Amino acid sequence: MASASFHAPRGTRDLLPENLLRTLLMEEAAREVARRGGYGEIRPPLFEETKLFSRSLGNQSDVVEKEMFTVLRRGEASEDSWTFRPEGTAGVVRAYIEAGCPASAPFQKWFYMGPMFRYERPQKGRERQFQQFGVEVFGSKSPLLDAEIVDGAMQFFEALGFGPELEARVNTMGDESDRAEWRQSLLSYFEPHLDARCEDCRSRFKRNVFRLLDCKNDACISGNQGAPALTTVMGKEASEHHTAFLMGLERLGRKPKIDGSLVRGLDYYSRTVFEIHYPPLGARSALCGGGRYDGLVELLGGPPTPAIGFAAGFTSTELAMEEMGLPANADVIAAQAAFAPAVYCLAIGEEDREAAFAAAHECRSAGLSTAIDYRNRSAKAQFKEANRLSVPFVFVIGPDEREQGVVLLRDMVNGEEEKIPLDEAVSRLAAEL
RNA sequence: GUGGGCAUAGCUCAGUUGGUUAGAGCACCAGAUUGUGGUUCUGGGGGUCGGGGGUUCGAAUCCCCUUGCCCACCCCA
Repeated sequence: MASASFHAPRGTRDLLPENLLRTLLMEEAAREVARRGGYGEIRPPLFEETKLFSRSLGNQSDVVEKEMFTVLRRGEASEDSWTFRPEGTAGVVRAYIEAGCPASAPFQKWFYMGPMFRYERPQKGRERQFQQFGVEVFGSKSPLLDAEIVDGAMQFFEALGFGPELEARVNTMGDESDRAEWRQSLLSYFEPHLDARCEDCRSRFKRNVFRLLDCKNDACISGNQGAPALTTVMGKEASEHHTAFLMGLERLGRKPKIDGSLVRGLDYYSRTVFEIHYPPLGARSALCGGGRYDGLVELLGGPPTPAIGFAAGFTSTELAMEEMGLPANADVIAAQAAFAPAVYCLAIGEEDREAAFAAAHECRSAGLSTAIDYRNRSAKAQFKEANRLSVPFVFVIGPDEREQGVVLLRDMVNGEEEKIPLDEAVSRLAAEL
């Protein structure tokens, strides 16, 4: 608009009070799920050394190659810079190591919530600044933990009102050595057939050969039929882990969809990988992704330490809620009522304002959320304002009330009015609300 | 990075083959009701029609350039 000369940067948006409800609900759900699971909150910095991300995510990953929000420290040396975190895991792992946890208290269950940054073209469900809720657990190889993590992610969405269509898709990537061997066999399998693949696959071939497996192109899908499967090279331990993980999920009453084509883009995953989908959303159904990353702590300078986690994106979750009509109207009204002031201190005339001003202070001291006019508006306008704010009670203060040492307590729902002393009115409402 | 679409009031949008002073609904303000909200009625404020250039007697409308936004692809949350 012509009057607004400044604009929120591309891919960012302002969450104004009236649009914040879903975000608050997601934060509430996240904290509740974390509390149930015994997760402690961690808040690493929003930016880290660039190297931390290039090493953990992999130099070839799209995130590192073209989506980093980087701040140069000196000159133009690309490695000597800071980068706003494109995801949460790397910083959390760094903090885990830096705090000395591996030696002192290797088993940790942490969660985090906050903004992430990726420099990419925004579109529906994708922003340059977006919020994630994530958990990371260090120090256990137990496949039952993998099942707990998937279950926790599911609980997050269920707490928000997602229905039974919610779907956990799981797969295994094997151990690092398995992956290396599998990668080699995939490379040699696909190389002679590259001409038959789509353009995307040809470029994926060099960057991340695993991605050829989940190409949506029909010709490529049939070309994948004879590709070597991970199971042919996967070691015994990783296989047993996967089986135990699936049994654990079954124990929790979860019915995951086993998806052999599920391959996550970041380098650090090993063994269990999973995504939470809400299929009614179609192409944008992925709401959450995660998995095990047993090699990452060591890769970032710590001792070998198994770990697993997930990250849920607020942007896509919010979109999904919107499309599902969540939260329900009744919940919206309840939430609005919870945020609405309890009392409006209304001055009839100019000479009543000081008394209303003091009354508002009394209300607030007693813990009541209180509104008052600061724009010298008429009594009528103040009533309108109180109504607009959904305030349930108004203290009317005019010459009569001041003379009698009372306030006129008006119940805005049923219209009843009563003249009582201010302190009595305050304590009554404070007890009630 | 590649491709497509859209820019008119705070918001959602009308605006005829180019033709007086650019409109509606919602929101906002005031009055009807001099101490009373939600409904209703009346009135009001608010626009460089994204920006720049061109064609024309005349441009929101046609042409060129530019900026911004949205959507899709790659990839991902």
